[in-house]
Order: sequence, then structure tokens, then C-alpha cells
Amino acid sequence: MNEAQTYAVTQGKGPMLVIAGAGTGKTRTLVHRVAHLVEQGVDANSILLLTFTRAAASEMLTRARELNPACADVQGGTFHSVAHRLLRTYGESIELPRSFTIIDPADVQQIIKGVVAELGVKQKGDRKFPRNRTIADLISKSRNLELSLEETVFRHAEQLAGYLDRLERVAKAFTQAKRDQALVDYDDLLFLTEELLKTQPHVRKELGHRWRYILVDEYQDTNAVQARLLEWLTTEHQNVMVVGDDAQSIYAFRGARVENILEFPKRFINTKVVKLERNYRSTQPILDLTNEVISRAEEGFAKNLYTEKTGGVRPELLRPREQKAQSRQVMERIRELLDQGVRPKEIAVIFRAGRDSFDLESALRAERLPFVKYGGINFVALSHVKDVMAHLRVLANPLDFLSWQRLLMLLPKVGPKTAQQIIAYLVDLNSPEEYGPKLASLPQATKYPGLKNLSELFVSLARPNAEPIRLMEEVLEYYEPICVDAYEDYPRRLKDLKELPGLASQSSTLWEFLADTVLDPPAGEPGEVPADPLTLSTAHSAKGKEWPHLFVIWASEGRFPAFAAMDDPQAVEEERRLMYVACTRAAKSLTIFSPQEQYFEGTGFRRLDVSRFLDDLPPEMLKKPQKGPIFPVPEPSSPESRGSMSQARPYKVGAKVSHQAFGQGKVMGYKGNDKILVHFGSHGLKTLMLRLANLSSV
DNA sequence: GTGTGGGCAATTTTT
DNA sequence: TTGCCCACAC
Ligand SMILES: Nc1ncnc2c1ncn2[C@@H]1O[C@H](COP(=O)(O)OP(=O)(O)OP(=O)(O)O)[C@@H](O)[C@H]1O
Repeated sequence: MNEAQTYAVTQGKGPMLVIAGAGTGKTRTLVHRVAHLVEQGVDANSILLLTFTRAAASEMLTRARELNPACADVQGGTFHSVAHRLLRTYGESIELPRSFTIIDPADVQQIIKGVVAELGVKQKGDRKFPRNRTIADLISKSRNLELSLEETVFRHAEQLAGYLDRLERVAKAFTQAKRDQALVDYDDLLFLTEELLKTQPHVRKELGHRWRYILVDEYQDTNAVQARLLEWLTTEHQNVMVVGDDAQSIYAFRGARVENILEFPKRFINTKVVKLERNYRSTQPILDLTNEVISRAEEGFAKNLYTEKTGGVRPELLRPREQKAQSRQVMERIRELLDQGVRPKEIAVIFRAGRDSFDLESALRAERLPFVKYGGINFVALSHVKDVMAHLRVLANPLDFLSWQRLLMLLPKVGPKTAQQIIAYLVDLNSPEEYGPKLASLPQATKYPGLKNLSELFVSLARPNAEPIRLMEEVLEYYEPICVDAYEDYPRRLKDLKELPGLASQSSTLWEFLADTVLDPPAGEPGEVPADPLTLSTAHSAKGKEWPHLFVIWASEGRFPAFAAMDDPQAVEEERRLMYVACTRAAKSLTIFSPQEQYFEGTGFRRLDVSRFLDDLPPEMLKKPQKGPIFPVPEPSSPESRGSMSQARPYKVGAKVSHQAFGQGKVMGYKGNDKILVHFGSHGLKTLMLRLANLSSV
């Protein structure tokens, strides 16, 4: 710990703000402070650590425990998960039903869909009517920004202004539908908790006593209601430490307010402000690049990070012709690193959007290189997984008609109408013991034989204290035949379902399991968790992490920044910060790929420029492919003809050449037309793709 | 009312 | 590649 870090770690009571750039040890300081407090005799139970993801919380707590085993009892989680726990305990005092369940964005969209149909606000053939997803995002945005829907539409979706009155009706009906079914969405968790703390002084007091120290990581990405929650939780003692970096604020799109961190000292009087400037993560060449990237932001961030690490390689920009060539080149570079003895765990590939890695994923699978992927679609959003979860959700919440509808429609000959008719009989259900008998005695029971099986399932599921894994096993046994019937591609889906018991076994109660799957969806693809995988991650999901060797792909205009962001200057600035976050994850090497072309349905290939965030950087900061046709050998015009064009053998056998990673070596020969054999003193004989190696003569 | 197949558009980021 | 709408057959 350096001096500034030590100061932050050892400060006594009162508010503190650590605001500093990437890799300066903010998170580490937070962890050490937790351990320090415990060392000083603070009860671990009375410390609350709030983080951006639950994974971050458990990682930090693990690190704290390594410093001091007594940290095991420190409380941690996201704002959402802590809010959930509070509502489970105290929710009844604000008239929240005990049986409330949390819904995910897909459920929200389902409810919106139902509401739109019910209100009849969408005219037939109206092509411009916003998608359910768009409406859901808009409503959430207006809540998080705490603006009226009108204001939100006006600012962020002007093209929908004509639908405003209808959208308002949809929003209202959506709120009512949630209330009727005791459903709580992500935003509700925060706002209901605020209501709880605001209206229930005894709860506030109790919590003020329970949590004497509150620490928050990534504070730049919190929204207005989260900041208020923090104030409510700390009114009693003001022992609050927040850390963050305004230059890394990347969630404004969902209502995060960078003002939270900037104005923290105003909200908490006598705040001690700590700034850190020494970077412990990256080499100087990487910092030179990232400092430059962020210095070009409109806000003019004054970041001046330095390191005492010496040496390091210059970040490099490569311009593959298109997606396939990009994947090939990334694979090639990864192979080189692995050949040098780098572990896959030390390598990550970062990109803007979840789908940006699809092509690379197939390449990795073909080469049997194991990887984990963070970001993009998640496992619990798969429709067959949701089918299964619906059966468990109604066990917890009898009023969850959304789930009833879903599971009823799985029965043969039951569609939306029949499901609604059946649901009309289910409204007075109170507890799972009643489900089986009720379903069996339904007037529709004879006409729809599926109801009998369902009834039997619920008879055996009606065990209030059963472990989630047991319940899961029963539901799966029931559901698997349905899955086979319902989906053409059932083998793949059955394979996914096999992962569910494992997931369920990690929670000890049904409530916990349901909340966990929604609040902490398992990352990436289900199944085998490889021992030493490469990491693929969206830039958002990479926040707060680091890897020795980093590749950023699709750094081209239209992809990063995304087309969708390009006509809103504020969105472009957020993309810039996102690029900064991406690049600052690198410790030792940073290689950026910017494909020159992208294929569009219909119009074919279109040229893409280098991302504006990286354009015009001096070659001292970013090594670029040489311009001009001579060298490196141009990409073949189509993947099929690969190799056949590179006739050039630019180095004589025996010539001395230099390579970015391997240093100096001697050309030993060629392999085919596109591979060169070079002997490097320290690294031995290497076969390199001529096109990618970027050798230079010495 | 339910099930199915064709056509067509859209596709950022996440607790 | 998915997901949604629509028209049509049972
Ligand atoms: N005083 C120190 N001595 C040695 N290593 C340190 C020190 N402080 C931080 N580090 C290391 O620097 C790296 C970055 O630290 P950390 O993740 O805490 O930074 P951060 O400020 O939270 O970064 P970011 O904002 O980019 O997420 C980590 O590998 C950490 O172990």
C-alpha cells in the first residue's frame, strides 16, 4: 500500500471518497480497509460492502478473508441483492406481500406484451409501434432517471412521441399488473426499499445499528435512488466510503449518474477525499495509450496515471479485412502466447456487444480452446429454462399468473384463451398444497388431460421445506417430455436443462434459489467449467477486472462506437469511456483489432473506418499496420483463396529480424508461402504466420 | 381456439 | 439468428 492508499485504509470514522483512475488500486484499498476495520475490532457483521455485481462482492470478500479470516462474516452484495434481503425481512411493513417474487427483464417484456394486447393500444399492421423490449427499456429508463415518461420519450425516443399517451397507459397497467401478482422488478427492488427506509424509522434505526460501516465500489455507476439508499443507510453514523472513477462511468444508458460520485462531498459533509495516481496494473506504453484515449473526452478528464514498471510493449492496432480474418488473427496471436507458456487464464478478448464474439467462439470451439464468456444472453433467459422455472416460481408465489400462464400453455391444446380461463379459477389459491387438488377439480380437467399430470406434479411438489434441488429434479422429470415435443432442437435444450440441478443445489431454500437466478444469473454458457479457460467478455462485464494479455476486437466505427450511439453526443462519450475501460484492463500487452469491412444483409460488404477513439494516435502510442501495398502482405480478397496470394518471401534465409514479443531472431526458412520459420535466441524456433508476425529487418 | 409455416424486420451495453 | 405477425387448416 502506498501512502495515499494507506491513508484511505486507516482513516477512522466519517465519510470518505476515493476517486482515482483505472488500476490505481481502488478496489484493493477497499478490501484492505475492510480487513483493517476488522483488525481494529469492528464486528465483521457490522460491515456492509456494496458492489456492482455479486461476483465482485464475493471476490472481494474472499480477498479480505485472506488478509484476515475474521472477515468471513462481512456482509456483501449488490444494491439489488441487499434491497431484496431487506424487503424479504421488512416488506410487510410497506404492504408488500410475503410471497413476492422477483422478475427479470424477459418477464417484464411478457407483462408488457400482455398489457399492450389487453389495452388494445396497438393497431393491426402498425409497423412503427415500439417493441415490447423498447417499451420495457423506456419505462425502466424513466424510472431510473426519475423523469416522467413524457420527458424520457422526448429526450431519448423522440420518434415515439406520437405514442406517448398509449405508452403512459401501458406503463400504468404494467405497474398494476405487477402489484396484482406480487411481482417485483429490478427497479422496484430499489424504490420499494427506499419507501421502506423513508417511511419506517424503526427499520432505519435498526439497520443503522446493524451496519456501522458501509463501503461502496464502482460508485460512478450508481443511480439516483441508490445514492439516496446509501444516505438512508448511513444517516445514523456517516461511516461511508465510496470509491470510483468518473472516467469509467459506463451505465448512464440505464440511469447511472456520474454526479453521485462528483457531488459526494456535497452530500456528505466533512468528506475526506483521496486521489490515487500511481497505476499498478499496466505498463507505461499501455498507460500512454489509455491516458490519450480518455484525454480526448469532451469532459476533459484530468487523468495522469503513471507506473513505476519499466519496459513493456507498445499496444498494436491490426486491420484484418473482415470478421473471419479477425478471428484467424486473434487465434494466431493467442497460439503464440500459449506457445510462450502464457496460461489461457491470463488472456482475454474484449468487445462491445455480446454477439461480436460469435465468430471467434466458433473458431475457438473448432480448435478446442476452452473459454468462458461474460455478457450477452444469459442462461436463465432461455425459453426452456424459463419454462422450468415457472413451475418453481408459482410454488413461491401463487399469484404469479405470468408463470401460471406460461406453464399452462405448455399443455397440449392449451393456448392463451384456455390458460386465461383456467387462471380465473386459480386466483384464490393460497399455498402449494392447494394446487394439485384444485387443478384436478377444474371443469376443464376432463377436456385437457395434461392438467392431470400437472396436478400430480404439484401434489408431489407441495413440500414447503424441500430443498430446491429436489423440487427441480421433479419438475425436470415432468418437463423433459414436454420439451421434446415442443422444440425441434430438443437435444440441445435437454443438455441445457441438465445444468439446472447443479444450479439449484447451490441454494438452500426455494426463495433463495429464485432470487439468485434472477439477481445473479450464471455467466456464459452452461456446462463444463473448464479449468483454465480463456476469457471472452463484453467491455461492460470486464469492468473492474484485469488480464496480462488483452485483445480488443471490432474496434471499428459502427461497432465500437456502435451505430446506435452515433447520433447522440452523450452516448458517443459513454462509448469513449467504455473503450477506456476496455483498454485499461490490460496489464502487459494490448492488441486491438479493427476490421476493415463488415457484411450487411442485402447490401454486402461495407467499409469500416478505425474507431474514432483510436484514430489519429501517433505511432509511438499505437503500432499500426504499415500503409501501402508492399508489406505486410495484403489480406486475400476472399477467405477461400487464403494463402495463395502471399508469394512474397520478404526476408532472406539467414537474415536477422525482430519480433514484437520474441525480440531478435534469425530466419531459418519458410513453410508454404505464408509461414516463416524464425529462431529466437530466448524463445527457440517459432513458426509464424508471415502475414501476422509483423517482423521487421534488423 | 390452437397449431403451423412463411415472410419479414431487427439486432448495445446490465442489476 | 431469433422473434414476431399474419394467414390458414384443423
Ligand atoms: N500498493 C499496491 N502494491 C501492489 N499492487 C497493487 C497495489 N495497489 C494495487 N495493486 C494492484 O494493481 C491492480 C489494480 O488494482 P485494483 O483492481 O484495485 O484497481 P482499481 O483502481 O480498482 O482499478 P479499476 O478502476 O481499473 O477497476 C491489482 O492487480 C492490484 O493488486
